[in-house]
Amino acid sequence: MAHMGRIIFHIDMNSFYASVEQAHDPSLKGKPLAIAGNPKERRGILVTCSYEARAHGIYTTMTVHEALRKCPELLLLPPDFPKYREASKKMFTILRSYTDLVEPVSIDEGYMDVTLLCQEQHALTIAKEIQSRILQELDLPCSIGIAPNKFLAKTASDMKKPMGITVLRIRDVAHMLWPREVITMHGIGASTAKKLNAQGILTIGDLAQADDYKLKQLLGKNGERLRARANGMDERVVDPNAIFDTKSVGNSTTLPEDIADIRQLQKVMKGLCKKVAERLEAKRLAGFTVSIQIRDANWQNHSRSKTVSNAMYQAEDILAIAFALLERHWDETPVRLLGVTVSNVTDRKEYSQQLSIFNFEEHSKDEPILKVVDEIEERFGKGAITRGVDIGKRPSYQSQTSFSKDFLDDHDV
DNA sequence: TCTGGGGTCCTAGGACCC
DNA sequence: TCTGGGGTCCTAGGACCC
Repeated sequence: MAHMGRIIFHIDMNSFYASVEQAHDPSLKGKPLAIAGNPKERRGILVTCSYEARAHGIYTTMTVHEALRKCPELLLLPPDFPKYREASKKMFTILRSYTDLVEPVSIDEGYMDVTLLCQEQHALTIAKEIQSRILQELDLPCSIGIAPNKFLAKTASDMKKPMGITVLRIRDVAHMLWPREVITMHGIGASTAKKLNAQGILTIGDLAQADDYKLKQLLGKNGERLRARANGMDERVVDPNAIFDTKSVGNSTTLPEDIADIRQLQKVMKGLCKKVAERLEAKRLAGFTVSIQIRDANWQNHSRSKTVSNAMYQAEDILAIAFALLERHWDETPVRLLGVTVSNVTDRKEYSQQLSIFNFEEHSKDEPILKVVDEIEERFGKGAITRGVDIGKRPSYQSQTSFSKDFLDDHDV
């Protein structure tokens, strides 16, 4: 019951990647350290940096180049995601030892609903124990926000870093939140802040008291929501299963240099599709929509997508659509970034089960097989059968050849 | 501030159906 | 016959977050 007076924790790991590296290699402790996509590339940016680095004026999203200029002794490491995932798992295991109501939000943060636990123990006592266990057992620092809802908990965990614990109650909202500028609020970025400021809405307090109709005109649905948040209201529940329903799987890359050669772009595209297919495979997912992203030399973003009638998960299938989209829509301006995303995803097991409804044995001899064929095509698209749709086992057809020109034309890619 | 890569959610217009 | 409204899906783009 969302409205019943909950106690929510937001656990936020402090400069997570850098802290994990320091925990693994204590010689890195106390030193300015940053994690950068590819330290050697000029285009690389810092993904995370240690607090020692921050003391030198280094911050996340800064370019490697700029960071080294500011702090020549800065240590740079490439990200080691398997290592971070491992640490993340252990961290969440600690959280789940308190309650099942744990919702991971990303690799390094999550919510807990500790309402029930707090009938036995003080929230602050639990938070302190969690924080010290994560530090003792994993050698990792974190901050914890304690509040009656997700928004306030998230805001609270941000207030004291590193190793802070902050309680934010409804009655604190007016004096702790309202004086702050709107841009500091979660959910408000540069664009929304600009719009609000233009209307004379400068602080979170201004937003909290702004006219509902005016906000709706300005920001749509989001306006109402932001106003509610500014008043400390947020009904979202902690959902432990949220991470299981993935909406899309994508892969993109900024090219070493802007590319205007279709051959080279296709080569890159192939790699991206393979990666996407691998990740779909790992998650046992398939998707109905393929989109490509193109960022040109002027930082203009473009996307094109195509939805087809049977879910795909193999690199070849994704590639066929991605190629067609690229061919049809690319205007030959040099490309800076190329991306491929499969969305509209569905669990592949469920999908196979749905398909296995069509059990040919069950159809009696006098029922024409063609009728069954029609049924399948109606549900999964023309050509579903000849192309070998997934009926619990992998399609038997081989790549490229199965995507005739006809298929692409049929589907108006 | 010359900027990476992973995502999510929202919006607005058009197509299509009833 | 030139006239309605609602619902859903698809597409492209924007905003935001870590």
